[in-house]
Amino acid sequence: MSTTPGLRGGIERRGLRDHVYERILELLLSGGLEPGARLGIDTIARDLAVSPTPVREAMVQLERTGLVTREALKGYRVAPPLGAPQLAELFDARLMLETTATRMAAPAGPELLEELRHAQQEHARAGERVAEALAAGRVDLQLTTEYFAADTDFHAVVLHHCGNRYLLDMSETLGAQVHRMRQTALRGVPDVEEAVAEHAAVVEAFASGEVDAPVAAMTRHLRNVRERSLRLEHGD
Amino acid sequence: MSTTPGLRGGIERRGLRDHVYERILELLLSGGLEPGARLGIDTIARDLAVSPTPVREAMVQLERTGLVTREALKGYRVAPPLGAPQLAELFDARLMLETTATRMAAPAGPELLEELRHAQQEHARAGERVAEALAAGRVDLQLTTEYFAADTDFHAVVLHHCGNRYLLDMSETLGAQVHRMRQTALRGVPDVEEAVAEHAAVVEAFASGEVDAPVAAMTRHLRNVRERSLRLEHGD
DNA sequence: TCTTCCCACATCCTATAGGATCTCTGGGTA
DNA sequence: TACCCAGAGATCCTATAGGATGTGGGAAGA
Repeated sequence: MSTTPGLRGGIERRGLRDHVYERILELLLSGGLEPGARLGIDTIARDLAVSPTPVREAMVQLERTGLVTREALKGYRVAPPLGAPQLAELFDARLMLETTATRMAAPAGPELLEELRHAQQEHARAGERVAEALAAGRVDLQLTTEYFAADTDFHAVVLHHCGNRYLLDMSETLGAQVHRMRQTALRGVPDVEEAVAEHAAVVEAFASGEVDAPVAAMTRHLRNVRERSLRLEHGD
Repeated sequence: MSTTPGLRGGIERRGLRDHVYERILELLLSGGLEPGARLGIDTIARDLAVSPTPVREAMVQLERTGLVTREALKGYRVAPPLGAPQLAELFDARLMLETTATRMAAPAGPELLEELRHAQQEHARAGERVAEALAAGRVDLQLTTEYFAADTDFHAVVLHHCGNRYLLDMSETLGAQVHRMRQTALRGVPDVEEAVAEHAAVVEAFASGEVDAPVAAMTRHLRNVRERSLRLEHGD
């Protein structure tokens, strides 16, 4: 059996547990389950038409992300919602990670600028759609989800260009928590206009070629996000 | 039918998954295995006298720490040694984490000061023992391991008092990599005197009650560690 | 009426078996 | 000599079964 040139590699072989992991992760991030709900091994295995073994492996993996909790001999449960102190700590951790990554990524090369502008445009477009729906009196869950995804992508661009894999790993680990925060703390639609404007400021700062400007812009943005979130948290 | 060295003998039948995880982690951190060595599920299960299922779960957990790598349908292997770029990135990540934690922990309360002084004494004592052995011409692996543990404990004290669980988690995740670095990059005995002196400076800075002084001392210490490590890395 | 005990059910945890895949060795051919 | 191929052995992956543990309801006693 000879190998055809051009077809070698490229196909990532994945075990069954990876598919199971993605399915459960998807289910958790969709927010369809209440915190504290039981996640029975056998039940999930039946629903997915697989054996308990790959489900068990996926649950171990999920446990490391903080999305599920495990109690020995009692099974897995959806993790409880984030409390106020955890929320504050999460913001601090993000601030540290992203400002450091910004400092490392500056001054920006043409590739970073290109991706950043693209992500910024996508974010702005998603923001417009949310604003339109909001003006029409609708609160579209689908659009809100896409908006949050665009926001996450924008920040991910910087992390991907900081040149440090450990920072990227940490950011992705925190990502699940951030997502959880948005589900619990921010029930309504966020402050689209401010966020878009601040993202644009970050892009401009990167484009200026300076080193300190992007860090300052990103710091300002994250601090503002924290302020607005906590204000929304306290009361309406 | 080969057996993995260091894994002979059974294990207690209570809390199997966690026990298996600890045993394998211990084995990996002891440095008894070469990077790239195969970690067969069935082999380990036989050596530990358990079934493959808990071993499999432990391996998933270990995969998240970066100590082992997995290839679908091909099994697990001991992670390859850290290259020069990963080493540099690791130092940067540590610098970010620990300086931020120091800033959050300052000014120090009496509890932090107490623990810090205790850890510093332990570190100094371990350093003396290493220096004595070195003067006698011996390079005691046991003493060196204890010295590194004391060093890790010292830094862990600050992380435990920074008041941010996410920073602590990140630090513990990086801990495994740091340990790996010491095994690969620092074959010989480190610079005991400088490290002890710099730790003492950190303690003093915390004791001064100022806010900026501890951050400066910690930054200086970590930068020096990096310098010395890279110098030791380049040539003898 | 409240507390305590006991038993049946559900679930988790572990062990064993079988199918699928990879690796390696040996022989054949250009 | 170098390359290709085939088959056996070992290993991984998944499925199924049985033992161990936690949970909830009902009955007996104070």
